[in-house]
Amino acid sequence: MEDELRVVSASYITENGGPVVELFGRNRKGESFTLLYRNFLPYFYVIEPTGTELEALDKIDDKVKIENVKLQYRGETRNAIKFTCRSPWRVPEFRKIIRDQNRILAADIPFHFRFYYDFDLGSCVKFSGNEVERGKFTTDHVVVLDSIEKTADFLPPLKIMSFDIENTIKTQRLLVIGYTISFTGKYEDGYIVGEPADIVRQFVELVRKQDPDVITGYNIDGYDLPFIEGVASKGGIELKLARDMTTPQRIQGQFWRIHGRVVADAWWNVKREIHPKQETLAFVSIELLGESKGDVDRLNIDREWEKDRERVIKYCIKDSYLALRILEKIDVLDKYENMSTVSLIPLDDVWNSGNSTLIDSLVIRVADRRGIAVPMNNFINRNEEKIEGGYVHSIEPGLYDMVAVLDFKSMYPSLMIKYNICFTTISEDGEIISPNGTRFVSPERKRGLIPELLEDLMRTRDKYKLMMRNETDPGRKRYLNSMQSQVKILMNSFYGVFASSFYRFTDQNIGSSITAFARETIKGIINDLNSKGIQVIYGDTDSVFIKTGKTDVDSAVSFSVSIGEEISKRLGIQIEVERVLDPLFSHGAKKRYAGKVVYPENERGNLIVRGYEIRRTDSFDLQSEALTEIFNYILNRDVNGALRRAKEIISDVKSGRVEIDKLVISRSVKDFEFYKEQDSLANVQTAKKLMKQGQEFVPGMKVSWIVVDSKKRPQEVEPYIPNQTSNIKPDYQYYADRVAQTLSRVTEVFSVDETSLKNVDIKKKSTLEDFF
DNA sequence: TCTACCTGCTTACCT
DNA sequence: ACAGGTAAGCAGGTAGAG
Repeated sequence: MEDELRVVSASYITENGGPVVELFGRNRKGESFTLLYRNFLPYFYVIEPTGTELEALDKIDDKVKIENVKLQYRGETRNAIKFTCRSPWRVPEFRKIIRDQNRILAADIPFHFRFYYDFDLGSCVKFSGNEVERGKFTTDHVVVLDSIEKTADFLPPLKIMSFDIENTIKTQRLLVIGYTISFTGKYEDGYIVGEPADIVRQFVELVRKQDPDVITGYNIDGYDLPFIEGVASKGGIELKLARDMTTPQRIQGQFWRIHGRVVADAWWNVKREIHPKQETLAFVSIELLGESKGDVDRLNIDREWEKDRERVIKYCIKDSYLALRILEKIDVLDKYENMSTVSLIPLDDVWNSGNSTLIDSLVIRVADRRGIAVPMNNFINRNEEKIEGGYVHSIEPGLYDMVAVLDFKSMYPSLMIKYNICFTTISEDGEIISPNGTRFVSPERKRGLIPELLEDLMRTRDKYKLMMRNETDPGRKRYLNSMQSQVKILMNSFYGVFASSFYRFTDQNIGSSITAFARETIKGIINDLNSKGIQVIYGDTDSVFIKTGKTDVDSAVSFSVSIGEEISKRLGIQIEVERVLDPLFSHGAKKRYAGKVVYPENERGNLIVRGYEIRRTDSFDLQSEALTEIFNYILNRDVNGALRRAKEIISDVKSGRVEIDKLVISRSVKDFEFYKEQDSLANVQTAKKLMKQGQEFVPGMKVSWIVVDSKKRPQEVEPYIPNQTSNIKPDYQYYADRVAQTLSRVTEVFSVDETSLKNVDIKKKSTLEDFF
C-alpha cells in the first residue's frame, strides 16, 4: 500500500536481537499508522583509531562492519573508520573503548534521528510497503516499509486524550480516572472506578482502544502519571500505554516518552506559552476559558467520596475536560506541527526536547552530505566561563516625546550570514576578523554551512511572508503566518545553541564573535547618530531608541524610516522602525520602560510596558494595577493626577481597604534541596505548608501566598487558596510600603519620593514643566 | 539598640 | 540539555549613630 502520513512520533524496538525503526502518525483521512523498517543499523565514526582500539572494536560481537572513510575534522581531512553494529542501546558501551572521546563522532545521536537524517525525512512522509496484521500495535494500520521519503506537509486530525485522577489523601488510594477525548471536533468523556489495580488495567485498555496521538492532563508529568505508575508496579501490571505495547519512560526526571504518542502536560505548556500569574487549574481555567472548576473540596476528598461519589466523578471528568480545552486554547498543537515541518523532526521531538535537537536536525544532515565530522555533545567538560553578551545603553530618567524604536531584523542570524561565522570557516588565516580577534574565511573562499543554512531559512521565511500577504483564506493565512513565525524562532535559536557550553559544534569563539560584532554594530550606530545630533536615549542588544524631535507622528515616522534605510543600506543588515512612542517614560533603569504607541497605526493608543512590575508574575495585582493607573496619568502628562491617585491608593492599602485577592504573591519553587537557606524563603515556606495540608505540589510549580507579618525574619506568609482566606490577616503596612516603593520609582522622576507619597501633602505643582 | 548600607541569593524579565 | 544582561526583593550581616 501507499499513503502519506504526518509523523507524530518515532522510536525503535528490538526484534530478534536487531532494531526495528517505527514511525507513528495519521494520514489525511485521520487513520492511524505504524510504519516499520527493519534494515537500518546504528553506526558511528572514530578518527584515526589506534591499533588496540581497532582490535577491540573488531572483537565486538555486535559488530557488523568496519569501513575506512575520510572526514573533514577541524578544517583538515582526516582518516576515520565507520563502525556499524546491530544494537543502538549498546553504543554507549562501545564508546568507552576509545580513550579520547573527542575522536569519536556522531555516537550520541538517538537512533530514530539517525534514521530520519539518513532518509532525509520531514514532518510528513510518503511511503509504500506491505500492510500486515496489527499484532501488538494499536494503530488502524501496520505497514512494513519498502520505501519512505519526505513529502509536503499537511495537518490531519489528531486525537487528544486528557485524563485526571482522584485519590484519597491519607491512604493515597486511587479512586477514579476521568477522561475526555477530542477528535475531529467532537468530544467524548467517561470515567473508570473500582479497585485501584482494576482502574489502571481498564485505563490501559482504554488508551489502547482509543489510540490517542496526544495524551494530556493538568500536571500529569509530575503527578498523575507517576501515581498510576506506582499503582501499576504495586499491582504487577504492565503499563502498556504505548502504540507498540511498551511502557512509559521518564526522561531526565521530567518528560515522559510513550512510543507513538506525545505526552503534553497542559500545565507545562500553559507555563511555557502564557506565563500565568498563578498556575493552578482553577486559575488558568478562569483566565483562559472563563470556566470555573467544580467545587469539590480536594482536602476533604475522602469524605466527599463517601458522601457523594457522583459529584467527585463529575469533578474529575471536568478537570480532564478543562485541561484539554486549555491545551487547545493555547494553540500549541498546530504550532508544534509547523515547527516539526520547519525543523524536519517528528512532532513528539519538537514538543518534548530542546532547541539543540532542532538545530541538530538541520545541521547534521548538511554536515553528513559534505563529509564534515559530527562531534558529540559534551556535557562533562562544560566551560564555566561565560562569553560577553549584548550591549545595553543606559537611559536617563524622564518623559520623552516622539521616540522612535528601531531594531534589527534577526540581528544575530544576519551577522552570522554577513561575517560568514561558522565552525566550518573559523580559521587562523581567515580574512574576516571579529572585534575579539577571531578569524573566519571569506565567503568567496568558502561559504560556511551555518550561514548558508540561515540564508535558506531567511528565504523560506520571506517566501511564507509573501504567500501570506497574497492569501485571502483566513485559515490558510493563519497557517502561513505560523510557518514564517516558526522559521524566525528557529533562526533566532541558532545563536543560543552555538553559544552554549555543551553543544557538539560549539566553539567559544563563535558565540563571542557574534556578540562582539553585535556590540560593535550597535555602538557604532549610537555614536554615529549622536555625532549627527540625533539623540539616542536607550538601546538593548539590537535596538536603538531615538528622539525624533518631531511634533507630529507622520514626520516622526518618515524621519526614523529614512534613518533606518540609510543604516540598512550602509551595513547590509535590515534595521526597521518597530514603533514610535509618544511619550516614553523611564525612571532610569535598563530593561524597564513604558510608552504610549502612536505608530504603527493598528497599535495606536496602546500602553506598552517592559520590565516593570506590571509585566512580572511575582508582583501582586494591586501593585500591577496601581502602576498601570499611574503610567496612564503620566503618559497623558497629568503628573498631579498621578500623584493624587498614588497617595490615595497607598492610603487605601494601609488602612486595609483592599480585596485580599489583590494581595496574592506567586513565585515558582524548585526542588527544596536546591536552596542554600530553604527556610528563609517565602516561596519554599508556602510550598511546605501546602504539602502539609495535602495539596498537590510538584517542584517547578508556582505557589501563592499572602504576607501576614513582614516584621518577622524571615517574613511570615500564609498559602493563598481562593475562597479560603477568612482566617488570613494581611500585613497591610507591608503591602502599602511595597506599593509606595513601586509608585515612588515613577514619582521620584518628578521629585516626589516615597515618604512624601505615604505622608503629607505634596508640593503644589500644576504643570509638567514645573517638575523638571 | 536602631538604622543605613552592603552582599549574596533568588526570581523573573529583556533581547 | 539555547545565551547573557539586568532590576529588584529579602535575608542576614556590619558599621556607625544615638
